[in-house]
Amino acid sequence: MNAKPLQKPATRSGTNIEHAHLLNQRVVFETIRLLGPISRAEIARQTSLTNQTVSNIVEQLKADGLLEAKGRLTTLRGQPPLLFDIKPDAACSIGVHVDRDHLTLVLAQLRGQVLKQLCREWYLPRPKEALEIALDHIRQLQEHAQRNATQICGVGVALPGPIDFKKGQVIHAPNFPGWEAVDVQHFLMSATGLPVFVDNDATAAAVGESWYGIGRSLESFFYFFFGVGLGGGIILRGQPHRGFSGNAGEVGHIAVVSGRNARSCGCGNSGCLERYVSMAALYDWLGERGNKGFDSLTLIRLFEARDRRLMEWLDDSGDYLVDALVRIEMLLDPEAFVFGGRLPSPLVEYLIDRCQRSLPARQMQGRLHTPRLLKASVTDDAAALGAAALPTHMTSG
Amino acid sequence: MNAKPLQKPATRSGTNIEHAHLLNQRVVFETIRLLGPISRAEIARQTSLTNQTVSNIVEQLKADGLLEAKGRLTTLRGQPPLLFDIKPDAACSIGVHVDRDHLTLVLAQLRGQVLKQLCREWYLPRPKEALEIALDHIRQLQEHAQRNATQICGVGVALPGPIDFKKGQVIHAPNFPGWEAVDVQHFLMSATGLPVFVDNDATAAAVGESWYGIGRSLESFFYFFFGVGLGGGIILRGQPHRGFSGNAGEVGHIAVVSGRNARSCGCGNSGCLERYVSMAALYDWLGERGNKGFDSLTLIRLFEARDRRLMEWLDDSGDYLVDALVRIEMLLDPEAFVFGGRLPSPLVEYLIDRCQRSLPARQMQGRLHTPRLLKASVTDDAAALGAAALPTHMTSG
DNA sequence: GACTACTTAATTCATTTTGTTTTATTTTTT
DNA sequence: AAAAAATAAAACAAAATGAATTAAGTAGTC
Repeated sequence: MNAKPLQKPATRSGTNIEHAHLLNQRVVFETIRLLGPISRAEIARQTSLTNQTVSNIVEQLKADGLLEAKGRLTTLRGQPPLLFDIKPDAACSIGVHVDRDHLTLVLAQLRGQVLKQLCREWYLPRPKEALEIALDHIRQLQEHAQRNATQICGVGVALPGPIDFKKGQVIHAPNFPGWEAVDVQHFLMSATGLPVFVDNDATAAAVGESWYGIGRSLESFFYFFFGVGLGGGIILRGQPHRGFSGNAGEVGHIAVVSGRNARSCGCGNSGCLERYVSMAALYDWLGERGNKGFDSLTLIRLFEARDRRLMEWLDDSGDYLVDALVRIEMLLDPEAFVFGGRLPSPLVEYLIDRCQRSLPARQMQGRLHTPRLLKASVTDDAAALGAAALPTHMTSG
Repeated sequence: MNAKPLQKPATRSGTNIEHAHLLNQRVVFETIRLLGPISRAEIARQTSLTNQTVSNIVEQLKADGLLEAKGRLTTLRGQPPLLFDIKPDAACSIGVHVDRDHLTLVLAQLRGQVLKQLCREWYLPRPKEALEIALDHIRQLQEHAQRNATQICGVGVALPGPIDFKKGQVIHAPNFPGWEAVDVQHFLMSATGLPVFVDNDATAAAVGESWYGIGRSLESFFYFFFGVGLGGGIILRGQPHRGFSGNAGEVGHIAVVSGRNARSCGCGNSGCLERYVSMAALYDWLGERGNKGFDSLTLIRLFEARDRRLMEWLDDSGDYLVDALVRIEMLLDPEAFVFGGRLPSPLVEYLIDRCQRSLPARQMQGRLHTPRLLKASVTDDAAALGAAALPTHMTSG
C-alpha cells in the first residue's frame, strides 16, 4: 500500500499489517525510550502486545543496532528478566538553533546527550552568510561523528517563528530582517545530503522537552520559550501542535498593555507581551537603567545581589506572564506550563514561584485544575537540543 | 489483545490485525459518511486501501445494515460503479441540550437528520426536576424510535461548561446554581440503560458541526457558541480537543474590558467577554434600553428594521469578538472560526462580516494565513444535535 | 442500423504474504 | 515444585496481489 499524503478531502488513510508492524516497532521503541532499561515482558505488559511480538521486535531493533542488553534484574522468583535499553550512540542528530543574537549547534545522541556543541555570537546576520556559517559548523559536526563512527540521521533547525510550513520552510520574521522567503530546508538538504527538518524555536524546544525532559511524563503542556523574543510551543497528546499554517503558540504578540504607554512592536501592534517579557526586553530595561554587560553570568550575579532593577523587572514580568498564562489555560487547558529558554535558571525559578503565587487568585472560579508550572529540565540551549530531536521525532515518533 | 486504557505512564498501546481491521472499517465508514454516495473503487483510492479490502468491508457493513446501495453512476466508459451510501435510518441517537433557559432534545439519524424534536423553556431549574423532565422526554423519544423500528445507539448530553470529565461527568457551573457535583451521566445511564456521553455544550456543537456541517471539510476550527453565555469548542485534526481537565475553549471568560467600568462576572473576575457578547448580554443590553420580548423572531425583526440599539450592540460585540479571535488565532492557529448557537442567523452573518472587515488590521504582521470566518451550517439547536453526534462519534469515530 | 472487436473501469476469485497470536517447550531462579 | 521469562514452531486473520470476469461505451465494418 502506498501511503501517499492525501489532499484536501479530510478522509483518513487505511492501515495494513505492515503499517501495524511499523507502529508496533515505534511503540516498543518509545516504551524503551521512556521507561529506560526494561525487560521484554514488561514492555509487553505496557503496550498490551504479546511477549512473542515484543521479542520479535526487540530482536529486530537489536539487529539494527538501536538497542543493547543491560544486564539482568534480580527478581524474587522466576527467570530474571534481561533488560534492554536504547543504545545511545546508535545514532545521533544535529540540532541547529539560529537566532538573532547567536547560533548554536549540537551533536546529540538518541537520549539527548550532547556529544559536541558549537556556539557563535552574532547580531542580525544576513541569511546568506548565516547559512554558510551554519553549514560549515554542520560539516565540523559531521566529521566529528565520522571519527566516532556514529551515523547522523538528520538535521533539525530551529528558527525564530513564524515559519511557513507548507511551501518548503520559508521564514517570515518581523524582527529578523532579510529572512523572509529563505528556503533553509532546501539549502541545507542539498548541501549536506541529510534529511533536514525546520521548526519554530519554541516548538522545537517543546519537542525537546517532551522527549528528553519533564515533558516525558506530561500528556500536554505549553512551553514558554525565553529567547530574544518570547515564543510558545504547544504539545498536545504528546505531539506538537503546530496549527494550520504552522504558527500556533505565538504568545509573544498577545497584547498585555493597552493605551498610550504601550510599547510598539515590530509586528505592527503595540503592548505585545514580548516587548515586556523576553531577553531583549530585559536587556532594554536594564540598559535604560544604566546596566551593561548582558550575559547569563551578569544576570545571575545581579539576581544573587537582589538588584532592585532586575527584581522590579521580574515582578512585573511575572504579572504579565500570569495574564497570558490564565488566558492560555482557559483556551487550551494544558496539564502544565513549562518555562525554558535562555533566561538563567535562578531567574526562571523566581518567575515561576511568583506566577504560582498569583495564579489561583487570577484563575476563574470553578476551574477544576490548576496547571503545574515547571522549569524546563533541558537548560542549556533548549531550542538547539529540541531541533536535534526533530529528525528522530519525525522519522520514528 | 486487551486494549485496556493505560494509566499514567504515557506509553502508547500496540496494534494487531484486528485493531487494524476495526480501524479500516471506521475509515471506510467515515469516507462514505463524508463523501456521500461513493463507489468502492473510489473509497479504495481515497483511503489507499485495496479494492478487495474495501469490497470486503463494505460487504460486512452492508450485512450489518449500515449501508445501502444507491444505484449506478453512468460514467464515460467501463463498468459503471455501484454507489454505496450510509443507510440513514440504520441507527439513531438522542441529543439533549440542557441550558439555563431551555431544554432541547432531538432524535437524530446517522446523517444528522432530525426525526423528532422536543423543546421546553424554563429558568434555572434545579438538577433533580430538570433531570426528571429530561428523562421523561428521552422516554418519549425512545418510544418514537421503537414505533419506527429504529435502534438508538446512545444519548449525548450537552451542558453549559465547565464540566468535570474525569470523575463521572460532574458539572461545575458558576452561572448555573445547584448544578455542582451532579452525576448526569450516571443518572441517565442507569435510568435508560443506554450509553450516555456528557460534554460541554460548545464542544458538542463543534462536534456536531464537524460531523454534519461545514466542519466536514475543515481539519481544525474554533467554534464560538452563542448560548446564554459564550462557549468555545475546539476541533483539531478532526478531533475535539477537550484539554487536560476537559475544559478547553472557555472563551467566555477572557477579559476584554479592564478598569472600573468592566462588568463583573459570576466567575469572580470582571470584564469577561461573555458579559458583553452572549445572548444574556444582548438581552440585558436591550432590556436596559427598554426593549422587551426576547425571542429570535423579535431579534430578527429588530435587525431587519436596523434598530439602533441592536446595531450598536452588534458593532460593539464584533469589536470584542475580534479581540478574542486574534488571540485565539495566535495561540491555536486554526483553519477557521465557526460562529453558531442561538443567535439568529442574520445577526450572525452581520457579526461575521464585521469581524472579517476588521480582522486583517488587527492581525499581527507576517501572519501567513487569515482564518476563514464561517457561519455554522447546523442552525437550529447546534448543541442538541452535536450532543446526538457524541454517541456515534465516541463509538465509531 | 446491426454486428463485432476493442477499450476502460469496476468488481470478484483464488492465492500469497505478512506479522500476530497461540501453544508448547525450555531456561533460570526461589 | 513453582514462577517468571524467553524461545520455537504452527495456526490464524486480514490485507495485498494478480488473473479473470463483468458491464458498459467506442469505433469500425458491413
